[in-house]
Amino acid sequence: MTPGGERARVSRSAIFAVVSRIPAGRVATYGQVARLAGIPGQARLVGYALSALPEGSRVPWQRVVNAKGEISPRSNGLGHDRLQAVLLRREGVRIGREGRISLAAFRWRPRPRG
DNA sequence: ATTCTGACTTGGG
DNA sequence: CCCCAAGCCAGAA
Repeated sequence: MTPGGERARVSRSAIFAVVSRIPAGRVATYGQVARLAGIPGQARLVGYALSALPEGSRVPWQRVVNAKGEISPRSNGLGHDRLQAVLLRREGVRIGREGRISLAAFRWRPRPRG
């Protein structure tokens, strides 16, 4: 009664729920989102889920960056990585010349339990 | 059914 | 800081 397909679907919901809680002007890493979503170690699944988001979704996908504090380059050539930088700057996130974001300064730290 | 690939992370050299 | 290997999961070919 819990085929793999359903587990995957649930994971996506959990991922979107977590990403939706990231406030504007803050960022979280793929690994961090995975942990908060209850699927530690599956950072890759986070990126995979976000890539499946429909156009016009209200999920703030732009607030998720990699462990180096950089915007992960896309391979589909749609320029979503470029758009991500624009959206983040618009929210007040500073992106260094090397394309790096200071996680120490902008990383989202959800309150424990609240 | 098997193989490949992708918006990742971590640990070791 | 860079490069590499392993671990992980889902979907497309």
